[in-house]
Amino acid sequence: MDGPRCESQDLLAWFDRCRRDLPWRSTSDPYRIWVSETMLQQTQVERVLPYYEQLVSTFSDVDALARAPLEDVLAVWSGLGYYRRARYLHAAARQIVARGGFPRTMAGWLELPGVGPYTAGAVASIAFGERVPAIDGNAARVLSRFAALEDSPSGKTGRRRLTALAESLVDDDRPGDSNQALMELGAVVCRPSQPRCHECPLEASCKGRLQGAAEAYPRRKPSRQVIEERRLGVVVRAGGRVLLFRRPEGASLLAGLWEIPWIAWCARDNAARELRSRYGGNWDLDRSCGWVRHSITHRDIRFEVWTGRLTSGCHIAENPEAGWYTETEVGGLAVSSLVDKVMRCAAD
DNA sequence: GAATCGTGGCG
DNA sequence: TCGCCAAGATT
Repeated sequence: MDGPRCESQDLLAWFDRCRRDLPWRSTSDPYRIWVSETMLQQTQVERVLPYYEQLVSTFSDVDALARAPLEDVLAVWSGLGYYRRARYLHAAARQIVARGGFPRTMAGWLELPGVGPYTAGAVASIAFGERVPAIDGNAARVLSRFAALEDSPSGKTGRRRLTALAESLVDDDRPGDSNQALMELGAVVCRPSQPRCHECPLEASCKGRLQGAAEAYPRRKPSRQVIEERRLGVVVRAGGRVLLFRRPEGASLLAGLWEIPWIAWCARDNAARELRSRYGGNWDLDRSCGWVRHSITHRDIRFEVWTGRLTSGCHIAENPEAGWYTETEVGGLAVSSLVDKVMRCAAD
């Protein structure tokens, strides 16, 4: 006896035996499952865990989340990355409350902001038992290796073939578990590098394995070149507080988050003028503070941090986007981890 | 379809 | 150090 049904049962049996005990697996609450799936977008389980606990304990249900100010949600999200997810989560919570409850189908979930094919399929199958696939990076890798798919999962053809294969494997009685089994297998056994094929319930029929080249899948396309940017940042202290500015809500990058003042490195010779044009106020910098003190590399941004204070008579605090915070308060704000790094570094 | 959005871990 | 990657969605 062979075929998709048999493999699907092998997979489920393996999942029942080996599944990790995760907080969102011990609940049937759609709210918690939705929150976890949103946080898990492009983010590994281990990193999500503390943020998940913090969010669901701060906002115990969708009503609490919908009532909360966006700023509070961003503060909880602070450090997790992809902050757009927090905004969409918050907006979707308000839509859910407005429509009187959670959607019960994948199609319904797809109408919510921040919910794409994966998240919609995951929530619909796990929380509501709908027989739809949920294809994340793990599932895509497992299936690509299993069927030795030659098309890249990001392409149209590859996506279509993956979806067809995943649909054929969704268990009629336990759709949520069979989806999670595929993802779990990819995370724990069918890993990106050095897959543990000898522990895999699908080993015997895996085409990639039979070719002796499981790691060659999924096929991927060449990546782009990274260009490094260099910036001059300023940590301004006064009376035990540090000056931060909030980025515009419409910014494409880190929108609405707090950051230290900075300018392009090439404009450092006119630092005071550049800072004035960007943030307003008076930026006559105290000469006694010296020049560059620290250097931090973060992704493709190199930050040269200049620590100091402003001369008296500056009017920066009149800028509505400006705020003075103590070092400990910064930790509770919606800041990126870059700011976190800079503050720690500049505190030495 | 390609680029973009954060961050941390890994070999 | 560097490239890749990790439970994707949006424009």
